[in-house]
Amino acid sequence: MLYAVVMSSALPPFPKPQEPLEPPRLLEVESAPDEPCLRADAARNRARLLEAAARLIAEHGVAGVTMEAVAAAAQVGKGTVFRRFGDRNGLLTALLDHSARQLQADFLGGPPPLGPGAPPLERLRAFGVAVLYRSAEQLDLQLAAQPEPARRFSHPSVQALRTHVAMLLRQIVPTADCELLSQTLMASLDPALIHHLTRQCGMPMHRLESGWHDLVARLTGTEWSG
Amino acid sequence: MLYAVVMSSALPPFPKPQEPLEPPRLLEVESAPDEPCLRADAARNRARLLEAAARLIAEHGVAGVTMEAVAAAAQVGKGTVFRRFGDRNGLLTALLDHSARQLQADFLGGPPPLGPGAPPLERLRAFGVAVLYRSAEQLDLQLAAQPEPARRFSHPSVQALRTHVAMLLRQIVPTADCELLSQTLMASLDPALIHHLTRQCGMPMHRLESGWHDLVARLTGTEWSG
DNA sequence: AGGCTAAGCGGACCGTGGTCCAGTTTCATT
DNA sequence: AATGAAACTGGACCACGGTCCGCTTAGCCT
Repeated sequence: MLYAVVMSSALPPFPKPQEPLEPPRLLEVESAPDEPCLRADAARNRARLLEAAARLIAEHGVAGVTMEAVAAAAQVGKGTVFRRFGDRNGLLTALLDHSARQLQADFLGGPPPLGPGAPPLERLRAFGVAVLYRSAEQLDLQLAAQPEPARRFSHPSVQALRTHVAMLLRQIVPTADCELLSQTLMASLDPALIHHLTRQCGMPMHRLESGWHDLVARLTGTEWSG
Repeated sequence: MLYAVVMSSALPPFPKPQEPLEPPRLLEVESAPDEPCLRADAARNRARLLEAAARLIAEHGVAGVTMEAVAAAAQVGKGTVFRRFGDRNGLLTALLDHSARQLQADFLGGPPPLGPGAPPLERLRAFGVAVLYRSAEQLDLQLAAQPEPARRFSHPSVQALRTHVAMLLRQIVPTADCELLSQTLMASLDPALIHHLTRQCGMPMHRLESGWHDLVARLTGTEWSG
């Protein structure tokens, strides 16, 4: 299996490393047919790079994903990798993009309790569990893809999740500072934290799950006995 | 002003980069007279390095703190910097060490409401505010000193803070999973998050402060009107 | 004082992320 | 089909973090 040829951000020319990267664009999740306008050769190379990266991960773990190694494995110049993905983080993120889109689609338009239709509290609870397990599955990659501190929270995909949480929160506790509260909730689902708790502190996943339910209950002032 | 000549971890020989770094040692905060046994020349160089690093920060910002630059500025070999501080992170952390110890001393043995004497809830509230403002003061350095994701939570100084929070929580909500809850609370004080909220989202500090009080109130099931 | 040894030193060396730009390819236009 | 410009390519190049190892030196022991 190889990672789909989709990505969340098209990189402008090159000269300038462009900061804003692109707005969240919550609404067109499953629509965009890959990179809209990408020259044929560019698209081909992109696919080869992603495939090569995936192969390298499978063989040598995330640490084996060196920009040079990927370029070599895809029989492409190093510059091309950087042009396409911006930096190492961009490449790793692209690898995660498929599942990120999946998750987004699930809670935006999927079946309840994750998707619309269930009461907000239910959705919020389900959301945390979903994120928790998704992260747990791809921990290494998630960890390695973590950008430098300053950008951790501004990444579009992270923003999208947080915005969704804020939206749910507003329906549950309209009087609270939901922006802030949503940040806290998201912070408690940080892959690095999950890694620490499960791998370094030895907590089982079900404890994190209970923790999430408890946390949500406390923050929203609802009841929960677990 | 230059950063005091203290540091939280003595580095073993060199050959092995030693993982465990050192236990939290919560109790001897103000006691240790700097590095206990350090050869005269080593101690001198250490001081010169810290001073040089501080100077570089003042002049060129954190980004200017290159290991080579520091070595050169201190008129010392590059290898010496690494031997003394392990890596760039260690150096940056050493720069922060003074204020970290200060904070620790304050909540372990200082006057209420931070120190013992005040009711736990009071202390917890004060604790968050203290951490908040301390981080805000040294944001750049705190950000730059943030280690790779996997170690973020295992750093002794972070552990110490979290343990303290857990202790307070146990007194306030004995039936809760205080370990987990304390992680959440600490996560909401993450320097990277503070940076994001204040510098990128433009939130004023007082809003974060209110947010903390509100968060504590909700988590502990106590009242608060702000 | 002299000598012994572990601790400390320093700078050459390496790998990796990231940049640059001259040359090449694609493709819309005619 | 020819053409021109925008987009893409590739590999030489750079800076920085980090390692290694032969040499020096502090500080103890006699």
